[in-house]
Amino acid sequence: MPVITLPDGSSRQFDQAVSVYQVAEDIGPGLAKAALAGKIADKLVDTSYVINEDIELSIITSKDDDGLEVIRHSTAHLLAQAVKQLYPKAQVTIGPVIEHGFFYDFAYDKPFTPEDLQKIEKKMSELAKQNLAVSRSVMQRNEAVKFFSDMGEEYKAEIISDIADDQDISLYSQGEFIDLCRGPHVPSTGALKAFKLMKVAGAYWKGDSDNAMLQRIYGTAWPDKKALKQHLHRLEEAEKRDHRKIGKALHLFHTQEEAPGMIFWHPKGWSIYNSLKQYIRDEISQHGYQEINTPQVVDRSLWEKSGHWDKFHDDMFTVSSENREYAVKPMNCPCHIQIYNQGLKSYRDLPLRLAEFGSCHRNEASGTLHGLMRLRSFVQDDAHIFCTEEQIQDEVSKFIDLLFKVYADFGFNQVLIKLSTRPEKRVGTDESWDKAEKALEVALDAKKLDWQLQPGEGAFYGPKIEFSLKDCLDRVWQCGTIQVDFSMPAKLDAQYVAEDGSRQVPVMLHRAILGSLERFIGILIEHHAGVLPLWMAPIQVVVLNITDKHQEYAKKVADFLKNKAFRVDLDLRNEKIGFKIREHTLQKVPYLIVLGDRELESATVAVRRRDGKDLGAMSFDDLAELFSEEIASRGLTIMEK
RNA sequence: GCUGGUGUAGCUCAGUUGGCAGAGCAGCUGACUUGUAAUCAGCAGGUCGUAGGUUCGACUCCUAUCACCAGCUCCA
Repeated sequence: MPVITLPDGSSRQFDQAVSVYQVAEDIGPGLAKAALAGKIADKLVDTSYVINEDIELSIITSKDDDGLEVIRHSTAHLLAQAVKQLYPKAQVTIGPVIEHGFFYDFAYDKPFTPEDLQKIEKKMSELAKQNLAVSRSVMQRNEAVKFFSDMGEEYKAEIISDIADDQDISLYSQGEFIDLCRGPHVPSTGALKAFKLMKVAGAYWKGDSDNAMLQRIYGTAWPDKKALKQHLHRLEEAEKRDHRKIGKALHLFHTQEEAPGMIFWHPKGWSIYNSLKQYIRDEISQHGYQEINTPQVVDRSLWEKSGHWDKFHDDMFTVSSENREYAVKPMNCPCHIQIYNQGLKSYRDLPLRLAEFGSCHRNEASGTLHGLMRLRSFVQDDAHIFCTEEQIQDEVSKFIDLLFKVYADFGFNQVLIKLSTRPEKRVGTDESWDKAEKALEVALDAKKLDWQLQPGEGAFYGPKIEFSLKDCLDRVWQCGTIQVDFSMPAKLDAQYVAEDGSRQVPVMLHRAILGSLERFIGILIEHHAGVLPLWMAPIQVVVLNITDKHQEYAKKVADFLKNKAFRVDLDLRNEKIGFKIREHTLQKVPYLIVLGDRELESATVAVRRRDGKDLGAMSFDDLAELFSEEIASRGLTIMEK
C-alpha cells in the first residue's frame, strides 16, 4: 500500500504497487500524457517503473530540465535506430546527451554524407510518428555480452565487458531496435517532436587518438518545434558574431596560406591590440610589475635545461645557423629566469614581478588552428612572480584582485574558477605541494569566491587556478591562470639569499589575466558583435561634411578632436550624408559628427551615436567632455544595443 | 595530426550532363552639391587554391598537395 508524496507536499495512497505512469494518470490525464519519466530520491526512472513502497516522487515532463535530458537521450536512440535501419552494417557505440542536444558514434566503413544525414533525419521523423513503445528489460552481464556479440555489435559488447561482473544490464527496445542503456527513456517515440541532425564529424573510440576513428553524428533536440527554432536562431546569431567574419568586415586583420596560424594585423585591428596592451601595461605597473623584453630565438641548450625540449620539441619552431640550433621561444619563463639570475638576489628583492608581452610561437597541429582563438604565434599578458613559499598566498590574493578588476573593466562579471591539484606524475616534495595547494585554496576562500576542485589536474610542476569568463551568449572562455612552479627555478639555477644567509630556490608563479591578447580580442569581438566600447574602438569618431562648402569647418573640428588625442577620421567624400552615415555605422564607428550650414553658423557640432540616437548640436568642449567621460568609464555606463 | 566538408573577381556568392567565366556590392571615370543607414550612368576586373592526370575539350571527372571550415585528439 504505497503512499506517494508529490513535490507540492500532497500525498496519494494506492492499494497496490503502481507505476509512475499510473500515479501520473491518477493525478490527471493531461499529466499522464505529458509524463516522460519519474524522479525518486534524485534518481530518474522510466514511467513504467513500479513503486511498491512509500516514496517521494516527481513526475518529469518536457518542462523540466531532467525531462529535456530524457528527450535528448531518447532522440540519440532514435538516431541509432534510424541509422541501423538504413545502414544495417553500421555498428552502434555510445550516444550521450550534451549541451543543447546529443551525439551518437557509429562504426561504419563508408563516411556519412550530408545527404545521408537528411535521409536519417527523415527516417527518425517516421519512427517518431509511429509512436513506438519504448520498453526496458534486464539481462545478466555475460548474457548481454553474448547477445551483442552475436548481433555483430562488438563495441557494445566491449562496453558491457567493462561493467562490473555482478551488475545487471538494462536494455531498451523500440520496434526492432534494442540498445544497451542505463536509461531512463521516454515512454514512446511519439514524445520526440523537435530535433535536427546538425553535423557529422570524426571522433576516436573512447576518446583515444590511438583507437579507431568513429563517425559521430551530432543532433539537437527540444521539447517542441518552437524551442528548436529558437535554438537554431541563436546559432545564427552566434554565427553573425564570428570574429573571423567581423574581423574581415571591419578590416581588423587577415590570414593567408603562407603563414598558417599567424595574423596579419591591419591598422584598425592593431589599434585595438595596442589599446588592450596599453591598458594592461598601465594596470600592471600600478600593481608592482616591471616590464621586460627577452629574445625571440634562443639556443636549444636553454630549452634542454628547462626540460621543454624533451617534452615539446616537436611543437617548437627551430632555426639553425653556424652549427647551432635555436628554438623560437614557445614561452617566456626560461628567459625571465635569465633576467632574475643576473646579480645575486636577496630575500629582500622578493617578490619580484617580471612582465613581458613576448611573442611566442608554438607549432600547433594544423587541425587545431582557429581564427584568433588558436594560433601558432601569439602574445600573452604574461608575467612571472619570483617569491618565497610563504609569499605565495599573498601574491595569489593580489593577483586575483587585479584579475577581477581587469575583467570588470571589460564588462565581464561572471567568472568561473577552477583549482587543479597534484597529478600523479609530478616534481617537488609533498610538503611543498601541501603548502602550495593550501595557499591557493586559502587565497580563494578568503575572498569568498566559489570555485571548483579538479583533483589531479594540476601541471607536473605545481598546482594552478584557472579563471574562465562567460560572454553574452553564455559561452565560457578560459583566460586567466596562476600556476605555482616548483621545478623550473631550480632547473635554471635561480637562487636568493635568505635571512639566515643560506641560498634558497625561489618559487615562481606563472600568471596571465587575458591569456593570449589575440584570443582575447577574438572573445571581445564576439562578445560585443564588433561594437567595441569607445575606449577600444579603432576609429572613435568620423567627421562628415554635408557639402564641399563645409570642408574647412570639418577639418577644423577633426583637428580639434585629434589634438585631444581622440582617434578621428575625416570623410569629405562627395556623397550624400545618408550614404556616409550608413557606411560608418556598418563599420561600428561609435560617434559621427555631421556638419552643415546650421553647425557652421552656430559654431557647434551635430552628434550621432552609432545606435542611431541623435544627440543634437553641442559645443566643441561639450563634445570632448562627452568622449572623455565615456572613455574614463570604459563605456560601461553607456547603454547601447 | 585524424575524420568529413569547402576553395570561382577586392568582398558575398551563382555556374545545368564535361562545350565561350556570371551577378550584386566594392573599385575606377563622369554627372550630381547633397541634412542623419545605399544618387545616377559608364568602364574595368579571373591561370576557377596549387601541381599532375583523363578527355577532341575540364571550374566541372580522377590523383596528390596546401589552406580554410566542423568535430576529435592535443594545448608547456
